[in-house]
Amino acid sequence: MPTPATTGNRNDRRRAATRQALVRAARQILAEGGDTAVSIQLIAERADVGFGSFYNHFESKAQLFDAAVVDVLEEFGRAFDDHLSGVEDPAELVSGGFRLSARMVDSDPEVMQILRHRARDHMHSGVGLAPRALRDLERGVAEGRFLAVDPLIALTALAGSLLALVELRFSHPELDGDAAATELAEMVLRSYGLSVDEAAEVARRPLPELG
Amino acid sequence: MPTPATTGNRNDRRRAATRQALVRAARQILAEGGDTAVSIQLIAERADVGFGSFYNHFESKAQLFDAAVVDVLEEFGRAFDDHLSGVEDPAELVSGGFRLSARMVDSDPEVMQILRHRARDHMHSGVGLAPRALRDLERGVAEGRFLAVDPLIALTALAGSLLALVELRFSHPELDGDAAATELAEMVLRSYGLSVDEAAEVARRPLPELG
DNA sequence: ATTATCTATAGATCTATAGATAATGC
DNA sequence: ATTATCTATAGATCTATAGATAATGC
Repeated sequence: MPTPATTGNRNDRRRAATRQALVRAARQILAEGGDTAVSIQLIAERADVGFGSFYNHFESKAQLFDAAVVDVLEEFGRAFDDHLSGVEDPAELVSGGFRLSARMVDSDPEVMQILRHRARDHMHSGVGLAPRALRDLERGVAEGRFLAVDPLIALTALAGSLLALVELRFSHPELDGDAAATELAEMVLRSYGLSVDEAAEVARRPLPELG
Repeated sequence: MPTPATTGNRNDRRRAATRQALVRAARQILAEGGDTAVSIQLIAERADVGFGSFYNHFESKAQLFDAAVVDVLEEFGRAFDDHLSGVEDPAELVSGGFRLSARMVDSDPEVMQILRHRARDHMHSGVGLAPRALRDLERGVAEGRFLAVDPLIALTALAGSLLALVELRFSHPELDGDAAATELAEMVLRSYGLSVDEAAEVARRPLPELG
């Protein structure tokens, strides 16, 4: 791949660029408070795209915003892959996920604002991180790293706590985010059966390659 | 109080009834999927109230929906008072809260649907159950029932897990709700420092007076 | 007489489409 | 020639208000 988005012919790329401009505008709007009552005209203006072009790509506002959320979920998942792909210990994956998410509130507020407002819908669905987290939790139980908890209940506690941490970071920006993430990770690991000392140790391991 | 809503003169009561009809319509709409893009005209129709009356009580749709959410939070709080006011043990309060909430998904789906979609905003704010939960968590730490966790972090785990449980109940209605609530409560209690056995015992105590 | 609700409507949106314009493919 | 975008607009909303109607207070 010489330069970004070099697939298909020039028409295909032009089409993709217009679509992406609309999705990017939708992401900005979602991040600025999540009010989707804004008009299609204003969305097109913000994307610097002709009004009618909207209908070349989406049938409704809801469809565009759904696409924007999927776009964000993929980006969030990529961040996990980049920073946590080498981690083997399921317990360390959990604490790494909390700490990475807390940091992304500062480094990528747009993604995390959208997650804050929209991720609930994907908490137990097949898209996003849920299936991977479920797999890691099952592995943790199988390996004896975790108690024999029900993986779906463990996922519920995990996703709920993670989203609540993101909410806390945004509603109380003055708090120490890494400390909060660490302590919350300890709590979740204890809930999975790790001892106080084990949880404290795991949650304080250095995070692998955080640029 | 002879009959409900007997305060002020007849005009005041008429006014209150109109306002309540609007709030009740807003609650229904919120519970049916949370789409607030519905027109004021349709809201007034559903409330069986003249269109112009809306503006006698609210300046905007957002204001009405906010009032509806406050109404729901108060009702949710009342359910806690009714069923858990006699409970002294902070650990038992936690597990009781989970199990009560899971049951309310069946007994009062409107309230819980609205909570599902709107409670995130009130997770760490001064309204709703958050201040009371914070106080109970502080008491649990002070009494040595819980580890010396940061109460705000403990609240984050509690509220996040509770809302995620509600989400799970709605997205997977086939699951055993009481079993899920019990297991999740056990997990949260372990995260607060209770042993596996203690957590299991507390989460299985009979719920006080559940009509 | 006062207060609240209701009906009717003006003006301001907003959506969806049709037709014109511009870019690309071959 | 084909494909995509852009401009202009018709028709359908939707909001907010003004004035009429109904209910209550005293």
